[in-house]
Amino acid sequence: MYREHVTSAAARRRNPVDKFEDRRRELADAALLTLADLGYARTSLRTIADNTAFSHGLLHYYFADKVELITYCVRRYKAACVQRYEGNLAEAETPERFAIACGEGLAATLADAPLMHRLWYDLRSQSMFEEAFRADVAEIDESLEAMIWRMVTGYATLTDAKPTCTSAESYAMFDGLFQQALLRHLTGSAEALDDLRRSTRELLPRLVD
Amino acid sequence: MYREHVTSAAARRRNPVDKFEDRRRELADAALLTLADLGYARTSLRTIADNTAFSHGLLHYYFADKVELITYCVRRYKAACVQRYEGNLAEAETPERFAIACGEGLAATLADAPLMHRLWYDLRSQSMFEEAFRADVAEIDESLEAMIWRMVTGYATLTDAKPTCTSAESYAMFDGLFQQALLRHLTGSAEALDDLRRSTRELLPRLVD
DNA sequence: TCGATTATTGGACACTTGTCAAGATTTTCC
DNA sequence: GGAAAATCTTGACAAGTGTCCAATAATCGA
Repeated sequence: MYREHVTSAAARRRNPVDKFEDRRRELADAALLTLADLGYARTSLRTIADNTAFSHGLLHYYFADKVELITYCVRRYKAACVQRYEGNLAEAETPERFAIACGEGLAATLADAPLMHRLWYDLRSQSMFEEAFRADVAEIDESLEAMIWRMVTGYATLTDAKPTCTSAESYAMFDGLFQQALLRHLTGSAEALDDLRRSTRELLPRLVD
Repeated sequence: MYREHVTSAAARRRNPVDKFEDRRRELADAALLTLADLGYARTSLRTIADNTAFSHGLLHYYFADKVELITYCVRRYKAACVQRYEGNLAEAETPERFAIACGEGLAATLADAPLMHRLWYDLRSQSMFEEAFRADVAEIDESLEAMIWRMVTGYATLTDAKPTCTSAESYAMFDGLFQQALLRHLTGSAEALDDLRRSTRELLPRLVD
C-alpha cells in the first residue's frame, strides 16, 4: 500500500533512523541547488528531479505538492544559513577589530555562497506574492535580523555605548548593503566584497552612541 | 501585409502621431498592472491580454516576444517611477524640515503604489537570473540611486556639512529601509509608514558630518 | 524464505505556456 | 469608393506544467 497521503504533518518518525525524513532532505537539497541555479520562476519539478538520481514521480511521494516542497526547501535553507552565519561573530578586543571582523564575516558568507543568497532574495520577493511562503520567509528574516542585532549590540558593548536605532532598522540597512554587494559581486565587480567590508566597518560606529 | 517582424529597433515613427507606439504603451501599461498584481513568475501573456480589450495574439504583433514586452514594461515603469519621485525633493529651510520632508516623500511614494514597488523588487531579483533584464534594471537602479544622492547632498548643504559615505552606500541603506517598510506595509503593519518616516529622518544626520 | 510494506518508476491526464500564421476587420489614402 | 496597408482575431502547434496512478522493484519483518 501507499503511505497515506503525505502532508507536512506526516513527518512523524517511525524508526530510530528515519529513512523517510532523510530522503526528503536529500531531495530538498537537490531542489535547492536547482533553485539557486535557475531561480523560482524557471524551476519546475521535472528539472529538479533531473538533478537527482530519481524520477519526477518520486517528488510527489515525498511531498504533497510543489508548495510543500518549496517551503520545505526554504526551511532547509534556513538551517544551513543560520549555521553558517553563527560562526561569524568573532571575538575581538577592540571595537575596531570587531567591526573589521564583522565586515569580513559578511563578505565571507557572500563570497561563500552567492547563488544561495541570490535565491534568498528571490524567495523573499516571491513571498510578497505567494501567501504560502510568507511564514517561513518571515521566520528566516527574523533570525537574520537577530544575527545583525547581535553584531550591533556586541559593537556597542565594546565601545561602552548604546545602539541608537532599533533592531529592525539595523537589519534593514545592513541588508541593503549586503544585497547591493551581492548584485555587484554577481555582475563581476571586483570591488564589491571590499566595499561591503568597508561599509560595514563604517556603518557600525554610526549606529551607536 | 504584416508589418515586417517587430523588433525594438522597429519603433521608428512614421507619422506625427504614432499610433503604433501609443498602442505599445497601452499594452505595456496593462501588462504592468497584471505584473504588479501577480508577480513575474505567475504572469503569462494570456493573462496579460485578458486584462486588455484585445486578444492574446496581438501582443506578438506589438512585441517580438515575451522578453521584449517585459523589458519594455520595465522601461515604462521607470518613466512613471522617476517622475513620481522627482516631485519629492521638497524645498525646506532648516535641515530638520528637509529631513522630515524626505521621510514624508518616501512614505508617500510607498503608500501611493505599493504593488508597483513590490513588482520592482521582484523584477530586480529576476534580473539576477535573467540576463535580458539586467541592463534596464541597472539603469533604473542608477536613477534611484541618483535621487537618494540628491536627498543626501541636499541635506548636507543645509547643514553646512559633507556626506561621509558614497552615493552607492546611501542608496543601499535607504533602499533597505524602504524594502523592509514595503514588506511590513503589505503584510498589514500599521506602523510601517511611520517607521519609514522616522528612520529616514534619523538616518540622514548619520550620513553627513 | 516469503508475504507485506515501502520505495521508485514511467507514463498518462488535463491544462498552460510562448509562438506563429492564415484569415478577417479596420484604417488610410488617392 | 476601392485598393493597399495596418490592425486585430482565431485557432492551431509543440513543448512544458503539476498531478496522479498502476505497475514494478527493493526492503524488511516473520
